[in-house]
Amino acid sequence: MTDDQKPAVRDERYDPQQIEPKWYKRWLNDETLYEAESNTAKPKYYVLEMLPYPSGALHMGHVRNYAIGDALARYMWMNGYNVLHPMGWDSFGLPAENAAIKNSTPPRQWTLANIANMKAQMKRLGFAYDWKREVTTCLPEYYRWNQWFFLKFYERGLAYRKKSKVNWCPECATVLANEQVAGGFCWRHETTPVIQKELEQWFLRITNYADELLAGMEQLAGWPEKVRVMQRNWIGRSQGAEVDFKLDGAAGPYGAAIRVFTTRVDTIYGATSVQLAPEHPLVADLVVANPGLGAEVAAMLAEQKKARDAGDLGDIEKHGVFTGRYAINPYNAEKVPIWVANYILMDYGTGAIMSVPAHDERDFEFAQKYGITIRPVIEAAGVSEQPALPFTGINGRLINSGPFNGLVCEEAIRKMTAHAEQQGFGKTAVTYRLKDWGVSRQRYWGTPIPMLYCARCGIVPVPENELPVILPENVEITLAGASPLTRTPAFLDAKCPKCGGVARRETDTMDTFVDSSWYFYRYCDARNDRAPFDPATVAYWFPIDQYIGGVEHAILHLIYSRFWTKVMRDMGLVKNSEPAERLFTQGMVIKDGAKMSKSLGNVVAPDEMVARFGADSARMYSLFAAPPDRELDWQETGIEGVQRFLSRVYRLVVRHAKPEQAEWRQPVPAELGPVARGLQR
RNA sequence: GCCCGGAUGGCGAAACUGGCAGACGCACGGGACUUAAAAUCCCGGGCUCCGAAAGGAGCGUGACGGUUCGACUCCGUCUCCGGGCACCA
Repeated sequence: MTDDQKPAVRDERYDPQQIEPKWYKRWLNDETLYEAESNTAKPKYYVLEMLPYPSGALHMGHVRNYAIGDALARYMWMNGYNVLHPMGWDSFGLPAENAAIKNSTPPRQWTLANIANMKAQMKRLGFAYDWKREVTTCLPEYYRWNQWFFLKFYERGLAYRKKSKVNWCPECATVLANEQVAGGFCWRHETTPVIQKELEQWFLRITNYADELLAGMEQLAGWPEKVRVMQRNWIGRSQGAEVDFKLDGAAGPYGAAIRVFTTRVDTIYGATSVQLAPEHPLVADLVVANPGLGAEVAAMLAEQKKARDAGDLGDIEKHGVFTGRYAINPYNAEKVPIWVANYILMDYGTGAIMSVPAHDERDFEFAQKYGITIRPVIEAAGVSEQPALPFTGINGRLINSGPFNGLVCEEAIRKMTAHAEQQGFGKTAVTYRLKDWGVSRQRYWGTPIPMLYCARCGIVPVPENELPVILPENVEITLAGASPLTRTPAFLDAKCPKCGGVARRETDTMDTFVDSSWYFYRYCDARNDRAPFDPATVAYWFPIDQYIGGVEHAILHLIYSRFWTKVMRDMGLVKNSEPAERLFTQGMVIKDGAKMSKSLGNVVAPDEMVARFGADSARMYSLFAAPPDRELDWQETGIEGVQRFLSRVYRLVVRHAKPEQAEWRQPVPAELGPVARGLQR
């Protein structure tokens, strides 16, 4: 080989640091590069990644998420689709307030600086977003529509106030997020126990849609089965019966009966006690009559709270206390003792159960511990030997159950429920584990809830034409005390739109899950200042063809989003009943077996990866290192292989771009095998 | 505790319906080419033991048990890891 036939080695070397700066300039400056088209005959494709919280800098989990979406978006473009691939910022939330205190930087300034930084990082990585549709939830242009939706929900009876508990640190005199409670104590005052305080709060009636949310899970074939299962379980529909057990002796102010919910009314002849949640309203009355109970009940509540915050509720042992009172089983007039037990939940069912130890695991454990009678009332069917108690199966026949003896369980449930209805002491009932969505937050950095309190007119919504209710900028953010909004007269003082009198503005702000429940609609028409979006435009793009995000959002974000979509459909704003046709949940990026986090000090910064290996290597590695739906345990060894692969691709292209310099030659079709010929198209 | 996942070589994994476990790739080792390196090409490899070699034997998919002619796959019990549990987002 002579010298001039030799390949030009220098030109063949793949050096991302030589190539990428040129393109980075273009990615940085031209925001129209990846614009979706508006008038086109092409079929549409909406690919969406979950929008990030602007915490300061991208982490590898973001890179993984966006690399998946970016690859798909580019693939669909190349296949001739009109692709919508937008990005935005879930930019309200607690960290901005914490940062404000720590760095004396206003939340807005801190947040916007983080956004600028992370946006530059995204551009440096070459992600193909339509930046003209960027959505920033902390700006009034966006959050005014949160307020507008809130008013619409209120009009439709879907927003209401009720008392609800919050974590309260007496030292800070402030409400704490669950995250700010550590082992039952305030994260700043490690010796101050957190208490539960009741506040009036705003709720959205997601439970109105429980059945539809459940039914939707059967239809969405494009969602991972595990997410559908998790959502189904979260909604937790149970069909059963409510039965009233009369209080033996004088009736207290609560009334004469304890209403229990059960899915197994067929086992009611085996009920040997009634168990109340510690928060059950009747408990307070019983404590008055029997002051010895008070300390026990208070201890139970504290223990429950503590275990819950520590994240190991399993460590609390089931225990309870006999109240000294009895209730009467309406089926057989038997007197059964009333207990208060730490494992009964006030916000599920009626907050009271009938305890049937022979046929329920938890009741069995409890009865054994306290020596409560265990009386079998169901005999397993189709077995030669009766199984050990507790027998929880439904395939059996009733025994020890008076007139219902001999019935199979399913039939007994029907007949016994009908009997209760005839006699007026019970009825069929459906309960859900799903609770209404508490959206009130006693925080500054969120969307102000557009409501007023007038001494004369009561609760009055802010008129639509007065939106947005602007979050004031110059406030002092402190660790202790109530929200700064309660100390800002310019915000607080308002005029009642009904009577013109003095009114006080609501100081609660909205849960940030509100922001992320409908942001993907706003991308379709992001600059609309007359409506959240134009319905026709949304009708073109929706549903989202592919939604991509972390599995940690499998329940809350996705169920709230689905709820919001259904309400919007009922308002006539959208035609679709579900936001996303297909969902992909990528696995977490972990390092050394743990989630990457600042506190563990095992964070790998994408910037460093890009500097060392180039954006393409960093992106390709995060796609290649593990199947996308699995966890990715970050190891640096793999990225070298990716870089070598890219070098080979690069060389191939360079050589064919300069065939006269290459020792390679143009392929001759006749010499190629069928696979290689296929590649030529 | 409850709900949802996961565990297979040095690493990422594959085996889709119960039929040769470890495809494919990464990293690595040996060789060819080169003055040398990079690149490229060829070869190698689950573990242990026997054998100079060709080759052979045993063990092996988190643990224990079961079903089956046959189990990574099905059933039961359990361990460990990750996610969620409604005010982190």
